[in-house]
Formats: sequence, C-alpha cells, structure tokens
Amino acid sequence: MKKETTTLKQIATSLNLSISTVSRALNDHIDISEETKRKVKREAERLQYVPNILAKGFRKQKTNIIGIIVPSVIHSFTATILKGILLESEKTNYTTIIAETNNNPEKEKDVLNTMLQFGVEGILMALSKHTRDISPMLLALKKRPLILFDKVSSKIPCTQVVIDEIAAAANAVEHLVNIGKKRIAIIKEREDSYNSEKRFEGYKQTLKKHDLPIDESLILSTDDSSINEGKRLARELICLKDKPDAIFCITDDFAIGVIKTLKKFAIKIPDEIAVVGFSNSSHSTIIEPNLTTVNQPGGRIGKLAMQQMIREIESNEVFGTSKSIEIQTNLIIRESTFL
Amino acid sequence: MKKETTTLKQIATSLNLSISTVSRALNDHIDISEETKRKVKREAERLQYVPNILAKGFRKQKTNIIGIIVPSVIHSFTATILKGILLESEKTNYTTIIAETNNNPEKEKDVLNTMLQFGVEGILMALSKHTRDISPMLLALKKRPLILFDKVSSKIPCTQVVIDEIAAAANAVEHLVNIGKKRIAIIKEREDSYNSEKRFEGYKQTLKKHDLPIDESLILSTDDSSINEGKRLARELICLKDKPDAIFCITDDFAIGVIKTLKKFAIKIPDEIAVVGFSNSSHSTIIEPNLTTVNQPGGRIGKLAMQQMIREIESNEVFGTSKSIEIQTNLIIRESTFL
DNA sequence: AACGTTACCGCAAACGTTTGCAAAAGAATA
DNA sequence: TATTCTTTTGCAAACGTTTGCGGTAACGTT
Repeated sequence: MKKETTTLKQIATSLNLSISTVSRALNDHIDISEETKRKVKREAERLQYVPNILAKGFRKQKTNIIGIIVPSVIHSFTATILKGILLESEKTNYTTIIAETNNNPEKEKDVLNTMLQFGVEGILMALSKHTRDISPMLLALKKRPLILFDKVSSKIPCTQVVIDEIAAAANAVEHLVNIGKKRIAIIKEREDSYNSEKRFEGYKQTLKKHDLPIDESLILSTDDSSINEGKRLARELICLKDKPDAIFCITDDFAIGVIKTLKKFAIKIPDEIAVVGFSNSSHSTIIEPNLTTVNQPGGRIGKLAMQQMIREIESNEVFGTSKSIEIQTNLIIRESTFL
Repeated sequence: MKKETTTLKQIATSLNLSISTVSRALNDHIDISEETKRKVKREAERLQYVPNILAKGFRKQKTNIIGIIVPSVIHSFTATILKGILLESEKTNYTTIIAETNNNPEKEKDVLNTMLQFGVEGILMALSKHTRDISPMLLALKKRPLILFDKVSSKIPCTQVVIDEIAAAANAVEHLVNIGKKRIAIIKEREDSYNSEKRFEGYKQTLKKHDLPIDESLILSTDDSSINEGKRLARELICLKDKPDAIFCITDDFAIGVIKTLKKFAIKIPDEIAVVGFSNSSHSTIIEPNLTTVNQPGGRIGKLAMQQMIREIESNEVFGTSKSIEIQTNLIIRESTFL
C-alpha cells in the first residue's frame, strides 16, 4: 500500500524556499527568522508532514532505540520492571525494542548481536539464569552502554540496578528470628544463580548474628524456582525427624509451593512452620494464608535503569565502569508469619 | 563512544572491487561469480561487517519493524500473547517494538501515530478497554496493515484474531447447568466493554436454552475487572434474599475476589455456590479451591496474529477487509465447580 | 571475420535529512 | 560613501545502501 509521504522538498517548493531552510525552520534553528518559521510550520501542518525517521536516523547516525533483553516477559517481576521502563521511555523520545532469551545463553548472545546490528543506542538487560560466559556482554559493552538489572553480574563492568539482596534476605530472616523461630530452613537455587547465592549469604549472616547453628539438612537447592519444586522440597523438609519451624524461600514461587504442601499435610502456618517469600508477586495475596515477602519495587527499578541509560547515552563519558544503583526493599508482613 | 563500523566501501577498496559488486555479492545476486562471492563474504567476515540497517531501511523504504500496542504488559493474559508474538517474530527477520496505552484512548492515538511515523510495517494491537472513537485506527489502516487481538472491534475493517467469546461463555455456563445449578449469577463489566458483552450474550443464550429465567438481580456490572470489585460484588450477591447457586465471572480476577468473599463468609464452594472464571490465569491454580475457568491460549493467539501480519505485509493484497481468525478455547474444570 | 550471447562487473543516481560554508541582504559603524 | 558586522537564506556534500543501465571480455555461432 503506497503512502503519500510529504517530504521537506515538497514544503520547500511549495513555499519557494530551500530544503535546508525548511529543515532548519522545523528544528527551530536560530538562523531562521520567526516569520519564516511560522510559515514553514504552518505549511508542514497543512501537508501533514511527518519526518522520515529512517532518513533522519541514517543521516545522524542515531536510532533513538533502546534494546531490552529479558528472560521472559511473562515472569511477573520482569513484567513489572518492563512497565517501569516503558513508562519512563514514553516521556523521552526513545523507543524500545524487547527480546526474550528464555534463559538460554546461546539465544542471549544472538539477541544481543542482533540488537547491536540493529543500531540500538544502548541495551537494558537482565541476564539469563545460568549465563556463565560473559564475553558477549563485554563485547557489546565496547560498542554501546549496557545496563543490567534483576539478574546481574559483578564481573561485567557496567552500571547495574539492583536491590541489596543480602540485606533484604537478612531482613526477612531477622523477622523470622524475631517471631521466635529457631530452626529456619532455606529453599534456594543452585550455586550458579547469582541472586540466589546473595540471598543465601544474607540468610547465613543473620543466623550467625543470632548464634543460630547452620544446619545443612535445612538448606535445600534446586534448578529452577517453581511452585512444583517448592512443593517437592517442602515435603522433604517436613519428613525430617527434626523439622524446621520456618522456611525462607528465595522466590515467591517456592513459597507458594511450600504453603500448598504444608496445608496439604495440615501443618499450621505460621505456628508450626512460618513461611516467607521474595518478590511480592501478585500470587502472594492470592494464596491463603497471605504470604510475607520481600517487596521488590520493579517499577522503580525499570524507571531508574531507563533514566540511567539515557544519561549514559547522552553524556559521552566512558560507560565501561562498574557502578551500582541500589534500590530499597521492604518486608511486607502478612499471615504466613504473623497472625 | 565511537564505533568502528565497516562499510561496503571498505570491503570494496580492500578487495579492489566496486561497492555495487560487494553489495550484490553479499545479497547473492546472480550476476556475481561464485568465486567473487566467496572472496567478498570472507572479507566481510574478517572485517566484521554488519549492514547498516538504517541505511538499508532508508534506501529500501522498509524497516522490518512491527509495532505492538497493548493496554499493559503486566496483565498476565496480555503477557502470554506477547510471548507468542515474540516467539514467532524470532523466526522471522522482523523485529518488534512494544508500547502501552494504559487503557487510555488518548494515549492509544498518540502511540499509534508515533509508530506509523516511525515507519513500522504493520501494527498488532489490543484496543484499550473503553475505546469509542475508532478513527485513529481507521486512519492507520489506510497506511499499514492492522491486526487486532484480545480487545477487538468489528467496526474496524481489518483482520482480528479472537476467541469465540459467546461460545466460550456459553460453554462455561452450560457446565454450571450440568452440575445442577439453576440460579446462575454473572459478574461482568459495563456495557461499553466489547468482550464483556459478548460473554454476557453467551450467558443469556445458555440460560434461555435451558429455560432458566434471566434474573436481573443476578446480573452485576462494574467498571474495572479487579479482585476487589469481585469481592465487593460477591458480597452483594450473598446478601440477596434469594441467593445464587453459581457465579459466572467474566474474568479470573473477578472470580478470585468472589472466592475470597465466599470463603470469608464460610459459604461452601461449589456446593452452595460454584464459581467459574475466564482466562486461566496463573492465579487460578493458586487460589483454593482451584478455579474452573475458560482457557484462552494466549500464546497461540499471539503466534497466529504475527503469522497473519507477515502474510499481510508480504502479500500486497489490500488489507482493509474484515476477517476473523477464531481460536478454540476449552473449559478447564477444577475444584470451584467440581469436587 | 563479423556478429550475437553470455557472464560478470562498475558507474552513478537515488532515498530524505542535516549541516558546514558561502552568499546575499540589510543594518550599523566609521 | 565605504566598510564591517549581523541576520537570514541557499548550495551542495554527506550518510550507506540498492539498483537500472551500460560496459567489457570471453566465448560460441554463423
């Protein structure tokens, strides 16, 4: 379907001006008299002129597109961050393109390259869960600013928008201690998960702080954090001769699964076993008892990441330096730890 | 940060060829000998040549970008559709840009125009909830293919990927009749919501079919479909002297709220009142009792919408004709209607 | 030997915009 | 009046790519 695009040229001929004058007039260049500007703008309006972004981008070597790479858009926390990013980008004249990695490092590399080839100004990215080889990111960083959020890696020298995972986890465990729990279990991901290990660290620190023993039998790990794995591991925990009296789950999904299992075996929450999750996903108020969980302000993370990105794009400082932007979290106390 | 982009020119000079030959060689033009092609491709590889998409798009008047407009990415059904779209677009050489309307018709119009101005090849779109003025869409349709999904409007002459809302709702209500329910209430949105009215239609049809009276006191409407509104309206229903024995909610969120209220007042589900939702959101298996609901295959909707879009872009048929692609739904029966 | 074919390649224009530089016109100064 | 300065405008190049058309060389055919 053909479109009747009007160009600068048409405005120029119609007004007996040169193309350059028209261009400058529309861009409010100081060299152009107010009267000419008015005339030009009126004519542009009349002819429904819309600038050809491709030509503009081509000429100025600038696309004003920012790439976003996430494992999956259906993950609710990711979606919340995304929303923050989109909300912020609307205020600017940057558009965004979004791609998924599905937690596949190979795909991650492909997507990254495609985006660079596409000429994005910068890349906002959450690493996939088990990314080990960071060379694609280092390569990208040589060409464009890269900002990590959610799943980050301190080995990549770029700015990272994160929450203080250790403190957040410590705070959650502290709460369990405060309500009188002594045998606190943890359900986490395996060692190659960055965030999981951080939260585990917070868990250990708090136990130590309160002189509670770290019991290996209360530390459970698994590959993917899902409701089903939560169910399964909870079953393991309640089969222990020496049961825990609280379970700290490093994701809400784990926690949901745990609660399901505990209810199935008629274990009282939180009296017998208290449960705390991490993320404050929408599930946490659906499940009963409502879940005590760490609130991660996804929208704010997205917003700050986007703001920082624009800053890095527009200042021509070097952007290959590590920098950490930390977001405050807070623990939301609900029925699963407190009646 | 400067980037050392290699251009066709560099390959050409390095190989003592003309730019045109290099361009043709890389595009596998028949006029170029196999040997030259090999040489060129090897050199391109060596110099890490990446085509300048802007220049290419500018020259060919083609961006290979498809625009996606949705009310909000955090809505789980939307996210699922999005995933389907992204998954499909990966297989092609089209990229996507995503924008939100937040159910604001003004914003919708803006976003639509921005995308067109940006030179997208086509637009995939879910209308915002209360869009009344369809002229922006009609205008867009004059320039580019437009495909609607989820929230659609039959007044816009374009292809629409939909589920058979009436049949799906009828099927759900039928199920309630089958388990012996006679006073079936409905919680829906107001009359200006297209999907809601369709589902309401299915509700009425089924009642008529089984000679059940349509009782106005059992028909509740509200502005936005949320858990809280579900809670509130359920309370209204159970305060009726002649209570319903089942509630058909036109969204899962409504249903979740309803269940919460029913449990609060110790009303037995499904014995006293059965509940059915719509969408099969992730919440439906978190809530207890698990929710019987209509499964809308979001991934499939996204996939088909994308496929159709590419078809419309690449065939130069006229695309301003109404066409409906219907997706099958199925009712997932869980504890809220069946123990 | 003259001509036609085929296979391969290069020239140069074009896409719409921005921008350095020069030019023209008018205003101010000497 | 002649000179300089300021304001406003136009010329033309450039960005990287594709592509119509023309050209050359080699070969085959009469």
